[in-house]
Amino acid sequence: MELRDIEIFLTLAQELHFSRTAKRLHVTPARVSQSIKSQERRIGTLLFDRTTRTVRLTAAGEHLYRELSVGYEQIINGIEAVSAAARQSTGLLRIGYSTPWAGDLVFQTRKNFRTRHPECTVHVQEIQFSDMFGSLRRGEIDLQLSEYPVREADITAGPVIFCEPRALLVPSSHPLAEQDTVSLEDLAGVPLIRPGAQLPPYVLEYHLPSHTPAGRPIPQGPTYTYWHEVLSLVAAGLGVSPVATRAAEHHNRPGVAFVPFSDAPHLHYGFLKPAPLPNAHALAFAALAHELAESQPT
Amino acid sequence: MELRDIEIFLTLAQELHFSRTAKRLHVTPARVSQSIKSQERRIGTLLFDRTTRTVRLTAAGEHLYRELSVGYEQIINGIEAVSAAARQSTGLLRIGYSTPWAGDLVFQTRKNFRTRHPECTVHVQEIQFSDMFGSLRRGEIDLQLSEYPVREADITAGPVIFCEPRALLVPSSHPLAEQDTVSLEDLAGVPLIRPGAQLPPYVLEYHLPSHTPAGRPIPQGPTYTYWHEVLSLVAAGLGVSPVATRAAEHHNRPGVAFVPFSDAPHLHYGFLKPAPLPNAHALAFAALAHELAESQPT
DNA sequence: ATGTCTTACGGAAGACGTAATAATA
DNA sequence: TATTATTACGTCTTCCGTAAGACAT
Repeated sequence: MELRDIEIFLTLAQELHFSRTAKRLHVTPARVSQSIKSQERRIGTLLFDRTTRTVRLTAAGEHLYRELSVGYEQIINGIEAVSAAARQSTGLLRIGYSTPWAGDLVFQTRKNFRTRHPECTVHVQEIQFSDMFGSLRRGEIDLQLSEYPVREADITAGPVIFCEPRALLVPSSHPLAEQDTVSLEDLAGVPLIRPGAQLPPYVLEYHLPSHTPAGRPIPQGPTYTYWHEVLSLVAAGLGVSPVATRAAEHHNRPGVAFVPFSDAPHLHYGFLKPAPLPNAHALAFAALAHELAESQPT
Repeated sequence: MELRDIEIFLTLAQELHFSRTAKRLHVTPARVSQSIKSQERRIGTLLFDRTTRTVRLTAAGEHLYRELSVGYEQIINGIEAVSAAARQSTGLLRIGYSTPWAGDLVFQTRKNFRTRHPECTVHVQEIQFSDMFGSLRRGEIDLQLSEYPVREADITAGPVIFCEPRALLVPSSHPLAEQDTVSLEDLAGVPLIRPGAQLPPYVLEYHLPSHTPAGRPIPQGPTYTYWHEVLSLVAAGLGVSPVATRAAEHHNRPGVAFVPFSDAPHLHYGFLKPAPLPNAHALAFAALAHELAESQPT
């Protein structure tokens, strides 16, 4: 019986419907059923009378609802209050970014932001591609400048802040390295280096498509954990990787070459926020970053 | 931030000492440190000012303590109250047993128990050796009749209720099957079939020793998930297994033989209870079982 | 030197999704 | 038959222990 189970129980007690409960909590009905069942084993009695058509609280269920709802609210609000106080009193804003060029904008924004909000400290940290949304979900940061697309139920993606043309990172010995530009169709001939970690399918398919626009399959290359490994893998001739053209300025090294795409759509970047709570400082920071990016287009 | 983390935080806030906190919660100091650190990341500020010699609550820590302690108590007590009510009102006592002969005693006790406590329903269920303490820990049963030794910090082991001599389960084609008795020393020549699941080392070493009393190593055989598989594995000649002599009455089948040990100490059985809460019905049931076992020694 | 907290790493338990099944209308 | 709840099973995350390191007295 952890807080998550209690949340599931309380939600089901309100909705009296497994599928709706699941939807509200962004999980599957199966999970709701499993959680309720284990709580019933724990308590030692049924909490809901249910058929496939009706769900009703039992007496024990009502009793438990009365016992838990207040304490649950108190804990959730308490955590939120203390987090908010930590942000207020220290005036702390925690921001993550995914790539060095996104980081540049964040740091630059921070410089301006400080003059307007001297009461607010801004913590900046890099986010690993392998755990794109983890820090945001765990509430460890308030704002994240990230590649799009992002379509997550519990995350709000703000407007596009800036765009980046794309290039292909290839071994310098590879024939493609001689060309002025490459096409998405060229990917059919070279293995793509992939992240080893689990990412949403739409993110993977966007950045590392499985097929060219013409429909030809793109081979899969070795996997990496930290982005830095991609450079080594490419230099070793084990594969290629589509990147922002700007990566050439930050990640150039012997053995690799960056060849611009002639036909790949630009990468889009924007700010992600946890869906529930709009944070005044965070909004101000995002707006300021937007202005800055507009005033100095790449 | 689940209830477990909150428990760790609240305990540390009281103890102001990582190792003592760990001891109270039956975990390692490392775990306490990890949990606190992740909560601090979540909240966005330090909760404790600490060196290796002193631990003090920060202002934010005190604030959080005030916010969480009440709600936490309320939830824990609420769950306990509803569980207790479920046991009271339905008069429910849930009892687990590990082996058929333990089950026999439990069912027999239940028959007598019913006449004295007609208000109390007794649920009986078998416990898999592969998850010896899980049901008890999760609060799914109130009492468990089990093999000893049991030395778990969060479980109370009552007095020994009955004993069982031991025998070796061997393939009927094996030379040992011809003998009248076997010795623990004979184990040096035959692989022991082992449970695949994780069990406390002292339990494993007691039931399936790695060495004979004389110090000779005992080979390891294949593993099983459900006890029933042991019979098939032995019948297939893949190994042997020490068991209670009584197993011969319950589990005999073609291809296997039970040969009594001449020198193995008897197995002991007793009742396990979750450490915190002594349950009146449970105590009465255990006492009754004890009487019954005494009155009809095996 | 010793007791205490922290970090890195690995293994096991638990959360959760997918897919197939059962049950109600 | 359509909708909903449950179960079986597999995968991935997270919990937690071990062991080694860093600090303070």
